[in-house]
Amino acid sequence: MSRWPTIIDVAKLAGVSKATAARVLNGQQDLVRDVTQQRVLAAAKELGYVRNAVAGSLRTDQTYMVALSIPDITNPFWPVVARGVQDTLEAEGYATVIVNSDWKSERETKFLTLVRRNRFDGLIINAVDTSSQELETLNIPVVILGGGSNHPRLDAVGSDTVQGTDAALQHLFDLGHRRIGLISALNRRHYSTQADRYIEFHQRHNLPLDRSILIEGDFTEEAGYDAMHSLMRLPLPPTAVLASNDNIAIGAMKAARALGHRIPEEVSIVGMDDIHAAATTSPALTTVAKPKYDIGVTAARILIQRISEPEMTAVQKRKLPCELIVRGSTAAPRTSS
Amino acid sequence: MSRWPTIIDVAKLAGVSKATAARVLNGQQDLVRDVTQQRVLAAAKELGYVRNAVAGSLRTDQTYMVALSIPDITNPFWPVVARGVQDTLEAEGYATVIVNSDWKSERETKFLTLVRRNRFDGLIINAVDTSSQELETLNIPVVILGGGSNHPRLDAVGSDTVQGTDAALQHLFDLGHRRIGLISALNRRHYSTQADRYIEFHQRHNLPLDRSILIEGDFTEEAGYDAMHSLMRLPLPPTAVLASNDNIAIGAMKAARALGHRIPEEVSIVGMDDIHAAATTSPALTTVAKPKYDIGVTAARILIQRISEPEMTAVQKRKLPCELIVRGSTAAPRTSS
DNA sequence: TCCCGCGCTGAGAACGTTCTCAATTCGACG
DNA sequence: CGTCGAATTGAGAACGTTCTCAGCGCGGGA
Repeated sequence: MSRWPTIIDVAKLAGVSKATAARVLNGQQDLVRDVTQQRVLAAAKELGYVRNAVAGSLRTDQTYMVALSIPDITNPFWPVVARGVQDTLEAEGYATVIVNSDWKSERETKFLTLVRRNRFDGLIINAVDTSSQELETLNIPVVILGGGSNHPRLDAVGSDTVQGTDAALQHLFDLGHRRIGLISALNRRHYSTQADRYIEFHQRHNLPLDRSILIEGDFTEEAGYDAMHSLMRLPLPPTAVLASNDNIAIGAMKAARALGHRIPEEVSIVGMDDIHAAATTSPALTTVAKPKYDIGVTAARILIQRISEPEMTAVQKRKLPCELIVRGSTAAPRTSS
Repeated sequence: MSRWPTIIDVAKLAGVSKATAARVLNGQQDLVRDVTQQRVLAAAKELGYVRNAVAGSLRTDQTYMVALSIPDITNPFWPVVARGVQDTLEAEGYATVIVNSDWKSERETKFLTLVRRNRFDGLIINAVDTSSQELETLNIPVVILGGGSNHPRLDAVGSDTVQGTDAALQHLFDLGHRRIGLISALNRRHYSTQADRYIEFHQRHNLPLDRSILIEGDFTEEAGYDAMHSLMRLPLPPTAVLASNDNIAIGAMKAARALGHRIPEEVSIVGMDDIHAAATTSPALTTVAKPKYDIGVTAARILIQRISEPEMTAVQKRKLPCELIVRGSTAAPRTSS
């Protein structure tokens, strides 16, 4: 358990002061004579010197660590986002600490303490229930994952759910569907974008709005199953259903099948997110793909920019486009009205 | 951007020395008079003092950070393992840094430097191509994820693939299958456990061994698709197929369906891992569930133990039991031979 | 010859914590 | 009222780095 060599050891071996050794081992080589440089480099190599980032951070107040808070890494949506964040940050020399908030604000609060305590350089967060205030008193760059409408003064990166929802509805409309059900989930007690667009879409196309085929649940497969179940047992069931996310859609598919309805012949289903499992159902799920990886990448880029240019002021709100992926779960309705 | 208050500020406000303040703010309260304690606590609260972990780490050489190296967080197997690790470590006050090796040894090596540089307290790693030597020179506790046969002197946590494979084969055998195909993947150029067990199983049950229905690919859905495709076009195709993991199995299901074979009526398929998507296919995939979460938990527990009791010596090799989950992709063969 | 400036190097402070050791206070007891 | 041990507190070093400031040697210009 011999201690790791420090820069002092390197300096000693090279016969220089630690200041000079430090200059060589960091970016200031141009200040050091070439021969000296070689000596230091050789010494460092011989000792197997590795910079102690902890000590460095204490001095520079830069940890090159970034925190990423998401609801749950186990939820198939998030790993891809996380990967985008990690890849981008890693390329710039940052390490990422991921925590799961489980949608619980206590966990989030606890996490913010961790961020402060460990002096992370930045934070990317899908904020469940944290106020802008708390976030801003951290005094480090913060990027919100999602719309970020609750945090007007913070940068935010999300997907364009308006456009995505419209694309899905349009797709169903174009196929001939006129009676489209919606299984939406409430995001943090707010009325969902899907529902808004759904209503707007019906108005725009002069379609009758039947609120009985507009169901609210949560983001789970079970909720989707239950909702679809009640939907299909209506006297006049919808010919197509749009779900707030793929989990709901998958649950809905199961319910439809359980009730003996064939997909897409008897009922079309569209999901949202394009998680891995969406491609493996049969029929494969038509869905609105969110640019998960790009969301992560973009958030990380903005964060890095904020870290390196603290004077940058204009708040950035980015909504990345969604893409409709037509697979096998949608088709024209059996009897086009 | 006013600086965070330090323990010195707290001490000053409370009218004590920083040593006393430190004693109160850490675990040594019993050394401090009660009134003094209150004063310090009040001062800390008033200033909103948060311990600077970086400075603390420099002094104590403990960072309370642990590194977790996995192939790819995007691969549905790993998030669950990661979650087990994180939950366990977090409960003990450790933060986790996850990196993706992408099965590339350069990335792994680079990562080991990160571990050294940042003085992480421990490492949990699904080692792709790193020698025990490299791992051991880190001089910190290391737990291997997987069999760990390459690292005899390091603790390892994996699943009991022998038992799992046997259970799957036995299940198919019990259903009446006598001609069982195997689509296995090579793990790091080693002969797969599945193949070993497969052969052993056939010997044990006196079944003829036909190597033409024993296919090797890699761990992807595409490989599964291709393998299944060739399997089903054999003059005498197998009545059941065991796949090395769920991705392969899902690919195999698609291939079978594409060729017009119904599952499970005409061919049974068993996967391995029990990833999220396995439950969402139709029919839902029968699979050997690996105790992913528990693997993470166990690895983290062992790591914590090693960190807190460095003198503990006996190497721990844990193989957690798998569980066969029978769903809809297996049934008795059409014509039981 | 002297001085100045430049190129290079070294000494040492600072970051905020922990912890050792010594100093001080306190209470009890003789 | 003095003494002693225990309880409580303070001074200051140490962790390994970065970085400011000053010093040194040397060459060229006055």
